[in-house]
Amino acid sequence: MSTRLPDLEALELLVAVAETGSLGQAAARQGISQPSASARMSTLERRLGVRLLVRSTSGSRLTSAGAVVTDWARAVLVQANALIEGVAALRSRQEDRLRVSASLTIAEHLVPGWLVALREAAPGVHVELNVANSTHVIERLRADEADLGFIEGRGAPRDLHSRAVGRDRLVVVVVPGHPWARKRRPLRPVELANTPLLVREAGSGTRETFEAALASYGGPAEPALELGATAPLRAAAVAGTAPAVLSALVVADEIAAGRLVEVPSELRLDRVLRAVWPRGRELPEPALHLLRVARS
Amino acid sequence: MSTRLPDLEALELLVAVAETGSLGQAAARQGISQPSASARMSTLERRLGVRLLVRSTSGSRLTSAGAVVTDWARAVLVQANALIEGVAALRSRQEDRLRVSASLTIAEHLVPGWLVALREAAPGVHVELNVANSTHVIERLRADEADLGFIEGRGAPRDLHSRAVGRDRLVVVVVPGHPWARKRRPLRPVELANTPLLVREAGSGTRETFEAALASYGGPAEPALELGATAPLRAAAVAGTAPAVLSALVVADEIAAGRLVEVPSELRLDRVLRAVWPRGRELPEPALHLLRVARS
DNA sequence: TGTGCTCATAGATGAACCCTATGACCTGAC
DNA sequence: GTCAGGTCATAGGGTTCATCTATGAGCACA
Repeated sequence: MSTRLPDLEALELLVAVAETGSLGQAAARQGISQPSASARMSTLERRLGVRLLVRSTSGSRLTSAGAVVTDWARAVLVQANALIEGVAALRSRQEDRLRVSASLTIAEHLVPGWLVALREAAPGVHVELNVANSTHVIERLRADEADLGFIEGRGAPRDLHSRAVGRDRLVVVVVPGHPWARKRRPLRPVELANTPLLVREAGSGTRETFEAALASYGGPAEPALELGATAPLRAAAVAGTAPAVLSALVVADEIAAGRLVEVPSELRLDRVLRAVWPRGRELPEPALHLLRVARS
Repeated sequence: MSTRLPDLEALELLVAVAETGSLGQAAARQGISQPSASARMSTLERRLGVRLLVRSTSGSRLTSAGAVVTDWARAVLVQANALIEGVAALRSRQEDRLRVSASLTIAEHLVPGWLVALREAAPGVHVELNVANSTHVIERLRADEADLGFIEGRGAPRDLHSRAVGRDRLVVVVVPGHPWARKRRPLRPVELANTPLLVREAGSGTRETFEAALASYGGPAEPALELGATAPLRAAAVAGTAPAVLSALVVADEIAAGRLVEVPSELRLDRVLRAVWPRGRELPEPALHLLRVARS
């Protein structure tokens, strides 16, 4: 096992071979020569230790293992393309651009997918993405530093148009060894309000939703730890520092892997994801495209 | 833009830097030298065109853009690891192995995730994965060529134990231009029964569920096209050949991207995903682990 | 003022990749 | 039956690229 991870271009080539049925045509599509494609596929098969193709003089077809691997490769490439599109939006400093400001949770988990879809639907639109928390997103819209914003939370300020584009659910998570992991009945709001928790920083939509929900129960306790990014927060939760309150999107993997357990709670912590934009201005054409993609 | 796609190892390194806070420590974790790590990160930044790290003499921290990119990178690596685990299972021909046979839909979309979780929960278990349609999975169990099977469909034969591990939903999809895409009221079963469709081959769980649901309406019409793999079927659907009946798992991306439209239907096409194993034999220890992971 | 961590640079070695050219093989048409 | 056009594999040559070790510079903390 020389290299553990496969090459993304090799995976892309594999998909191309699957779709064209020929190494040569796949090579042409990828802009490389036919012998290169042949060699690439051979080394991919050697590295994976699995025969992927049945080569013949009338073309190449997938083995049954190859068909499955190709589908897994597609899944990897979907994520990779989302990353590419997202990065392009972070980099873009163009003239005919759509300036988007999105809260962290939305930027991380939803925007890349929208951008991939947007490239199909409206290839001419160039998005410039800024990542901020919900409070800053609103400030940027007011200061005309963004054309369209995406925030989490229950409502939007009066001076902004808003439109729901989805929902998200906050969940309480603990490590499997925590007492709450074995609770039979849902967590009562008072218990939650009296426990130091891992939470996002003030000003974030996640934090606001959480505080609003606990307001009538005496508000949340002093946080055990307060962070401006989700990844270290999630890491702290996995380490067992304290129970954490996070978007279900963020911890889905950890829950699936058994590293975290969701604690049922009586508290309704749903929240609406909203597109927002200034009330005065007309929403520009590219923004309408993105909005349509996001709402679908 | 020399190469369009980033290097997976560079993404892994980025995640390591984010978690260790130091290029040198990240390099050590990846088993490369510190200068190599430094160079890798520089080229990654140059290729993406985005500044990811703030380097200082006391370590390296992520920029705000870097934090977002790191999360996207994690998503890519999750899929890549699923592919790695899946491939390892396809390759494995070991002694202390757990022989799993899964139907195509389950193998493609669920098994890799289970394997990743299983490696965390029970690192000693080696899985050997065979992909077949539901009928063949049952045959393999009876012939003692598999220890544990996963199939779709309403029921399992009497001589097999079975246990639900999830649900799946079959959906009818068409291209956006198709008349059904603009239907106001749900599709009636008779309409479906009289239309040539794109379907999986006989013997697959998808096909059986579909035929059983339409049995009382005169059965399905002659298929427009019948294929043993989902990818070309999906491609045919996107090309507008005919309406297709596929697992929601399979077409989620295409629907999100607007290339396919789900047609509401009166027909209930839900189905249960089941683990199955021979009734006579005791389920071996590794199989119990996998079953637990799959059920969570 | 050291000690120890951080990261960057320099120079050399080596492996990996790609391309062009060519050959062998099958399929289908005439 | 034979020839054209497609398939894929191999060989050889060149270049690029990434890696390593060794070293230097800067900051933190004792």
